[in-house]
Amino acid sequence: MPGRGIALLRRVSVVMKNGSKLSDRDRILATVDSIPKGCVASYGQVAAEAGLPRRARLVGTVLGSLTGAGSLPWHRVVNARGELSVRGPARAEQIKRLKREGVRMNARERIDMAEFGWRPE
DNA sequence: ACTCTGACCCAAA
DNA sequence: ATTTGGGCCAGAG
Repeated sequence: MPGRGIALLRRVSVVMKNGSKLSDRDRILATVDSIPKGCVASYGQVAAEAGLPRRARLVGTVLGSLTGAGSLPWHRVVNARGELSVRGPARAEQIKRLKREGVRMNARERIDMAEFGWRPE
């Protein structure tokens, strides 16, 4: 989990106090944690930013296995076409959170990536 | 060890 | 707009 002694850093190799590398999972969580409010990023983009190109599926696997959800902004991750991949009750929660922070969606619950897509420095 | 299933993605057709 | 095929691969059974 990001936020317990590990300074967040994207792209390059992040390291822990002990010297061991951060797990792929933690790099993904740290990256999701860095998506700004009001923006959304695709699974593939998160993977790439975490230094794991072509591993979009892993991002889905990791987010899908989240339990408590904590303070992680998981709702800011959508598919590359701007659609919500989350099914079930969590979907409504995602929509609520996105609306609350100003991310608008069309009638088909689709987000304009050109407008709300995260563009990291 | 092996098969199946995904909160995925992209280029082609 | 949809479909197809390939890439990717951690979990669950």
